[in-house]
Parts: sequence; structure tokens; C-alpha cells
Amino acid sequence: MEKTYNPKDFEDRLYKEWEETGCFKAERDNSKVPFTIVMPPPNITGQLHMGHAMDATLQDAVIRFKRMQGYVALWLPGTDHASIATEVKIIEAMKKEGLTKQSVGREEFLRRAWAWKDKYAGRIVQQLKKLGASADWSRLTFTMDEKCSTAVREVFVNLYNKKLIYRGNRIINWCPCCKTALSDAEVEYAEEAGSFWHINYPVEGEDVCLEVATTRPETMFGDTAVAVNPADKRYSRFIGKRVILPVVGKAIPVVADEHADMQFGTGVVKITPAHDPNDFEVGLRHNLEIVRVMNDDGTMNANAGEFEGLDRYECRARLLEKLKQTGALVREEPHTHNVGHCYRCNSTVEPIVSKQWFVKMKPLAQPAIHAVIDRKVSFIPERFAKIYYNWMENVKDWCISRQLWWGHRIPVWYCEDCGKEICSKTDPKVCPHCGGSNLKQDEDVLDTWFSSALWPFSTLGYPDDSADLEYFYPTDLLVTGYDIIFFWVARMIFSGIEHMRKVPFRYVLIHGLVRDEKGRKMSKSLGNGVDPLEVIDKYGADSLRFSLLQGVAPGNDTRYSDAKVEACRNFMNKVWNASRFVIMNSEGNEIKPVSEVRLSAADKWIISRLQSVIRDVTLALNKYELGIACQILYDFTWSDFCDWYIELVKPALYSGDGAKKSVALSVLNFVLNNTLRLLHPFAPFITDEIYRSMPGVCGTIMKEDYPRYNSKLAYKKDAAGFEGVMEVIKAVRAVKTELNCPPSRKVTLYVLTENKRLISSNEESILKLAGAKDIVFLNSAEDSAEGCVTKVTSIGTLFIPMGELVDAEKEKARLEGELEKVTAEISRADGKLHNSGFLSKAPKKLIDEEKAKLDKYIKMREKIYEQLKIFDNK
RNA sequence: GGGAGCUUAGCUCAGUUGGGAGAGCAACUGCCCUACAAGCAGUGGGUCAUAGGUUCGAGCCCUAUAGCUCCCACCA
Repeated sequence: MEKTYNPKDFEDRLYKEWEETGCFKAERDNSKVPFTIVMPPPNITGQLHMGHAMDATLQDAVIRFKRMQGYVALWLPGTDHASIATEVKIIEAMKKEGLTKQSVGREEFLRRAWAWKDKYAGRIVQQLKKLGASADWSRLTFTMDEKCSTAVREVFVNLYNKKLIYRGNRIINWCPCCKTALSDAEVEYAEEAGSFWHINYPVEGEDVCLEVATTRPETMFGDTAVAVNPADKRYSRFIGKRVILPVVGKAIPVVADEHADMQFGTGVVKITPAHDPNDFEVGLRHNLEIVRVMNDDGTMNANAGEFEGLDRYECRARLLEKLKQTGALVREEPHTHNVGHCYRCNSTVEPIVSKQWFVKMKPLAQPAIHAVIDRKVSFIPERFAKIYYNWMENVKDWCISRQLWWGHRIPVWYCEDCGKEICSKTDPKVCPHCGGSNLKQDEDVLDTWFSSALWPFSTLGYPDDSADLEYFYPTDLLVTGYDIIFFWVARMIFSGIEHMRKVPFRYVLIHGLVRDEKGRKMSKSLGNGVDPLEVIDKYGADSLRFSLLQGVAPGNDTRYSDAKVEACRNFMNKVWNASRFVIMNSEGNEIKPVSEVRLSAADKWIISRLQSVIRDVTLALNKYELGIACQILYDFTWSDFCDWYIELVKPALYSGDGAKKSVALSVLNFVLNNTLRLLHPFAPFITDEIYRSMPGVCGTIMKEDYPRYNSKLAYKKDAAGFEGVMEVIKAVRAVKTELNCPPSRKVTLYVLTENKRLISSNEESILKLAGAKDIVFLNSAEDSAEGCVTKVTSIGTLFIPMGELVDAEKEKARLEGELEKVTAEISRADGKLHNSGFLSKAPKKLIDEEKAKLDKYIKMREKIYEQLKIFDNK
């Protein structure tokens, strides 16, 4: 083995081998229990970013854990066609060639899109592989694969037939840049500094005006009324009259509607049903005309008269100028308001009335809400259930049609002969109503999230009653960021219930965002993104993985920092070197099972610690608390195993005593073997690379069992005793460092104790780790030599002769300091044990523990008193 | 307007049934001791945001306050 950990030497090689030998394949086996995770399919436009890296690492760690536990562990991967995102990219690319969508036509455009997919879908898969993702790539699915398209049509037609999908003229969010409708979820709101323009609308036939205020004056061409509150006495006399739209000169009615807020602005609101969701509702109530004033690209249409053809903002500027000239503009005041933006191109969206396809949400939302209430689906952490409820309870109908070309085309045809609509799972040749053959398919495609919503079952073979579906569905765990709960998680839940009659997954593990070192969101525009592949290249995949999991709590954001990865790389190096130590020493020796050797106290201690670690890590993993599991393993491996146990065992290895060495090697191999298996889900590469080099091991660690807690190996009593020995060692070390005594200077250790056996049986360990040359037992404190530092421990009093380094005054002060500490402990424990409330209500175990502590400290205090007395006598 | 989260060591964060405050990094001291200087030993550093409450006992539960962050809705 190399002296330092060098992940490049083995990561790619191991991954290739795992893949080639089918380690990731999940095959149905009715004698075993399945455990399934479907991977959130990354967009084909995307490159692996830190968010993916964390998401994938969480899933990979869980799936590897479950696989080792003997489940048929399926991690089902895929990629997403990402309708709008990809289309935007392709248009950009075409623009460089001087081409547009329209100029190349639909067919050529789709050809280019598929070429894009062929080129880039593989890229992110390769990147996930670099990370060590143990997904079953033989099942890799693309959202526009035949099977997904079949599922999409099946679902569409079923919902259509149930009247849960309908087409209608409704207010939708329109992106003038992408030239498509968007769902509510695809709009991001941001506060913007704008203006509030007050405009006078003269009352017809009177010499008065109604003053309205608006943030979007250019929509006034579409005004078909002004509204006042029915309770607003200021304006009641105008209700039913008409006002003249400035510039346009058209008369529009004054209506009474609750929508007008008396407190807000002037209390008079212009009503533009075609361009505002609230106004649309008002329009319905008062049967108002709907006048659209904008084209799909955000320019003004003929209804804007002289402003036709101008961009919406250009129109606004010129219109305001004109209003000012004609005196209709009363005033302009600054006003900040929330403006909606397209989540893909960030353009300001326009609410526009448009004929679109919708999914009726209310009937679907109800059972989806109950599924979470009834805990058929549970969020981790639970607080995200509230966010989910809030959304589901207030969800509006889902606009699913997109005026795009890349995506699942809406399976509806219009008969040009009889004008009827045909919704069909297969392409119809003739109209079933009139037999005509002039059929034209709806031009639009579906929201990319429509197919994502079906992911947990479309990937497993829906709508067929496939064996996979039967075996793996419902899946067990979904891992994703809180940013796509609405887009995806919620929609999968209602879709699963509606189409499969079963929820799609039992647990949803939510993670946060990976931010940059300063806590900012990583983004392209800020240029602060860190490329996981570069990190892997520099530190190795295991280090990156560990750094993304360690100390991270579910649902919380985390910051990426090189320092953190470096610390994890150091940990990997630690694991590497500890293993190297064990393996080198094992060479040429027979390694006996631990059950066949006589264990020392130290051996029992480390085995006992290992058992607690196995128990705690498994517990944490079962609760999907991966951050905690990592932390436990880190501490155990570094502190307990490396810093303590390996050091403890060195004398036995180097003593030349074959029997002792044999025991040490047994335990070293046993603990290392278990530790590697425990660590494998988090750091798959290094653990496997080492595992293969261990004596008596053949094959990959991936096929091994995850360690199981064994109560017979808990050795509680022995472990506790040995901790006393460790206390002695620490005490001596501390004294030496405090007095600036070089470690190379070996001391004689005088010990006054009732635990002579414990000390003498661990003499070698104490001498080695404490830096002592011999141990001498005293019969009385009086026997201690001059110039000693005294340390009282729970298993005995130590006298450490430090000669000239000892200052009697300081030593006395130090002892008095210790007395103070011990006394404080005594009064704390004593206080508790004299508290009747504590005695009557605290668990017995706790009371016993307190009693034991009290005993211990009282004994220690006695010893310290004794020492101080000796001091005073000298 | 509604909701959520955060506030713990200089920095970044853990702390999940309430039972003596933790890690990493940074700082300081001393060490090349045959696994590892990507290391070892040791040290210092916290009224767990503030104020109340519940409890024998609160970083953890309840109430209020402050600051920061986010989500949803939205006033034209």
C-alpha cells in the first residue's frame, strides 16, 4: 500500500469493476424484501453541481446501507428532458447559427433536441458515476423514452375522461421571452421598485374624474370597467355610470365590486380582465368584455391603437408621455411591488387570458393531503409536511400546456371536418365522430413536470401490471431538496394515489441547499459555483461525499468549503494509514477469529466501543440521520481506534511475544473489518480498496453484510474498567505537557491504588502511552517521593516525580484547584440526591448513576485532602 | 398578510424521546515516538439571542420580544 491516500489510483478502477460485475443491479427476489429509491432525474441541460452531489450522496449512502443489509436495493436512475430549459438552450445555440425555431421548423428542431439529448444526457450520468453512485444503470430511463411517453398518454387520457383535465380560457402566466404559458409554480416573485401612476378617467357627461392608480398603465387599453367598493360612499353615486378611457376615448362602466379596497390607493380600480387574475374574476362577475392588448412576444396588439407593435415597456413610456401631455396623468409615486418572473429565463411574466389545458386540482389534492396526515407518506424532517399541506390546500388548477416543441405532445386531435376533439392513447387515423381524416394534433406539449409526476411508476412499467411494479412499488424513500416539493413531490403524491391507488413512497427525506463559503446560493450569475468534479479530482470522491454529509441535519442548508473537504480528505488518509498499519503487521501471520483468542482489557474496550458504534450508526441510518452517522464513525475511527487502540496494541505487536501479537492482530483485523463495512456507504471507494487487501478477505466489500450489534461483545464492565486506565494515561500526559516535560523524558509512576490488578495488567499500555519507564505501587501516600505532582484519578492516586520542574507552591495551588472541582461535583450530585423531587421522579438508572458518581468523587476528595495534608506537613 | 427556519466556542455547524455543553477549522504549548506532519500529545475558549413560564431538572417543551434567512399569498 502507498504511504498516502491517493484516490485516483483506485476510484475509477473500482467503479468500473462494480459496474461490470453487476453490483448495482437489483433483481426481483421474492424471498427478499425490496428497498427502492427513484432518483430525481437531473435535467439533460445540466452539469453536476453541488446540489446534485449532495442529493446523490445521500441516496447512494442509504442504498448501499440497505443493500448490505440484504434488501434487494434498487436505485432507479434517469434523466429529464426538461422541456422548457432544454428548449431555451437549443434556441440559444441556434441563434449563433442565425436560425430560429420558426425558420427550421418543428421536425428539424426536434431532431436537434434529440441530438442534444444524445450528447448531454450521458454527461451527467458519467458525473454521477465519478461520485460513486451505485444506481442500477441498466434501468436508466429518460422521461421521453417510449415507456414514459406511454405512461404520460395513459394518464392524460384517463384524467381527460374523468374530466380532471380540461381546456379553457383562463388567466395564466405568460413568458413573453419563452413564448409559453407557465404554471403558478414556475413563476418566481421578486420585489421590484416600480411606480404607481394615478390617472384620471373622466366621468361620462360630467365634469368630474375618477382617479385610478395602476402599476401597469399599458394594460389600460384592455380596461373594460372601473370598480369601486359597494360600501364606499365616496363613489356610490357613480355606480352604473360610465367613464371615458383616456387616450382611447372608449366609455366603460363603473361597477361595484368587493375587490376594490377602500383603503388602498384612491379606492377606484381599473379592471383589465384579460391581464390580471383578480380583474378576470371581476370580469366574470360583471360579465365584462375581455380585451387582450398584448401579443405573445410582449408587444402591443391592435387594441393599443397607435402603440401597436411596440414592446410593452416602450409602450408604457410613450403612453405615460401622452397621458402627461393630455393632463390625464395626475401623479406618479414610487411603489415597490412583487413582480413575477419566469423561472427559466427570468423575464417578467404577464398574466394573460389564454386557452390552455388544465388539471383540475381539488379532487386530486384531497386524498394527497390525507395520505400525509395518515402517515402513508412522511416527511423528514416533519416540518415540511406543513409546507406541503399549505400548498395542497390552496392549490389552483394546474396549467399543463406549453407552447413549446420539446416535450410530450398533448394527445388531443381536432377534427377539421366536424370540429370535435379527440383524446386518445394512440394516434387516431380517422375521426371517431364523423369518420373524417382531417385530424390535426394539438400543437402544444405538456409541462415537463407532468411526466416527472409519474416517475415512480412510469419507470417501473406503468401502465402495464409489470412484475417490477408489483415488486418495487410503492418505493421506500425519496430524497430531494425543499425547493422542489411543489414542483415534484406534491405532484408525485397525488399522481401515485390517483393512478396507482397507492402513494409513491413512504418517506421523503428533504435536504437543504449547498451554499458557498459565504452562505450565498451558488449560481451561474454570481459565478460562485464549485464544480464537484474538480473537487473530486483534487480530493477524491469519498472526501467530497463525506464532507457533504458529515454534521448536516436534514432540511438544513449547508455551506461548502474547501477546508471541510480537506478535513475529510485527512480523515480518509487516516483510515488509509490505519489500515496500512493493520495490513502490514498482519502479513505472514495467521489471523484468528476474535472468538478464539484471549482478549485483554483494551481489546474488550475497543470491541465494546465498536458495538455501541454499530448500534448507534444503524439507529441513525434507520432514521435517515446520515450526518449523525458520519459523525459517530469519524469519532470512533479517529479517536478510539487510531489514537487509542492502535497505540495500545503496539507494545504487543513489537514485543516479540507471539501469543500477544496474535491476539492484537485478531482484534485489529476484526475492528478494521467492521469499521470499513460501517463506513462503506459513505466512503465506498476507499473502504473497498482497503477491504480487498485485508488478510482472509476476497471480493468486494459491496457484497458483505452491514455489521450487526452483538450484545455478547458489549463487555460493559471490562470497558468501564479500561476507561479508568485511560484516565490514568491522560492524567500523566497532561502533567507532562503542563510542566513542559519533553515526551522523551520517561518518568517513574508511583501509584496508590486499590486496583493494582487493573493497573498491572495494563502496565505495558500505561508505560507506552503515558511515557513512563516503570510503575511502582505505594502502600501509603506518605511514601511518595519528593518533587512529585499528584493526580487523583477514579482508580487511584498518581505521584509523578518531575524533579526540578515541580514548584511546590504551584503544585499546592493546582491540588487546591482540583479539590474545588471535585467539591463542586460532589455538591451537584449530593444536591440532586437530596432533592425529593428528583428521587421520586427521575428514572432509577439515573439515580444510581448519580450515586456512583457521588461515591467516586467523595473518594477522590479524600485522596486530595490527604495529599494537601502531606503538603502542609512538609 | 400567512407560514417556516435560524440565533450554541473566534469561524462553520452538530446536539431527535428534557438528565452533567460537542466536532471540525482557527488559536496557544510541546513533540519527526518504525501507520499517518493530510500526523501525535496537551491547553484555552460558551449566562446555548433576550425575558418570562412549565418541570425535581430546559440548549431541547410553552409564551412573548429582537435580529437574520426562506417559502407562500398578494393591494390594483
